Amino acid sequence: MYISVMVSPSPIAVKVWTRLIRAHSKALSGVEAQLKKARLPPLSWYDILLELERADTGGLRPYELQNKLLLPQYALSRLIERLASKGFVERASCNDDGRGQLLKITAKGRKIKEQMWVVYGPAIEQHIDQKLPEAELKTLSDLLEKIAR
Amino acid sequence: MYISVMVSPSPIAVKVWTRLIRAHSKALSGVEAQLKKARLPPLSWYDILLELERADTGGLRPYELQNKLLLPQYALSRLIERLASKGFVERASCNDDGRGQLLKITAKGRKIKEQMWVVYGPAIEQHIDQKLPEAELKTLSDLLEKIAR
DNA sequence: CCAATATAAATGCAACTGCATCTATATTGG
DNA sequence: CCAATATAGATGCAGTTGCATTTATATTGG
Repeated sequence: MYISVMVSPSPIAVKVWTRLIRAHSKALSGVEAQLKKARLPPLSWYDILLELERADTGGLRPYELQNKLLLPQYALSRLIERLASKGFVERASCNDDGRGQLLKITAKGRKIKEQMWVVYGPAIEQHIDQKLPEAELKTLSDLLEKIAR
Repeated sequence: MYISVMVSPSPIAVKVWTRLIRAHSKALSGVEAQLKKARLPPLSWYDILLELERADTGGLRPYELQNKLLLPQYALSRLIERLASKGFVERASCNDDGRGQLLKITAKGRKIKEQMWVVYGPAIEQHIDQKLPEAELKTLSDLLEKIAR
């Protein structure tokens, strides 16, 4: 008598795995390259500026940003330092928590974010919109969401 | 009279973009963490060992590997150096091209690759197989392929 | 209230990456 | 055949990342 054996992982899962890596790598490195060519900051800066802009006048604490962006603590600490050194964010000390600080986007930060979008937006269009019709994008979005869950 | 304006990119494309990044980041960093915890080499080593194993006795030239793996030349050069220093690959000088070398996986290389798969395989199962039924994996695989094209 | 513990953020150091360049060998056009 | 150019691969250097630890302030249990 034969017993069915669990193979780990399934061939289709391996295919999804490799294609996820490929798709990500192609799209991401494409966009990063376009930003670099335009002498603009890397994508990670955009993410931070976006969150800070959303937070508006309230600002955000670094650890809040960390949760939103899923970065390691030290990585964010250093990103913020670079952003601050360019004048794109402001660090104010936090009056209800002496350990912390409150981050806010500056006018200069808003401006660079906008300039980045001029490259970033069309790059997404090129790497995503132009590859699939809307219905398939919808499907893909749902499936990726489940993978990331 | 109103003229329809191209928005760049579409909202659904932006969603796919962010979810692609999330899904990749969650799955990848999960697997890398598991490998590290098992004190095994990083994923990039596996890719190289896999290609060299497929090439078997014929071996591969670095530039061939580079094409398969889409790595920058200097990155591969250094990866190979590390792999060689651990005895996982062998570099032989190439007799039909004095500039080049021929890479082969060693017995030790095959062994570490196998040990990595013990962690890697189940990790893929956990991060991919267990998230979606087979039919959806098939769909996802096709869609990702189109994105990467 | 204070000692123990937890949390926010920074940082020293080693490893890794990206860029530009360099060396060595191959190929090609005159 | 040789000078010019192209290709294979390595490497110096500066910038970045990961890890572990440190500093400073908050919180918590006795």
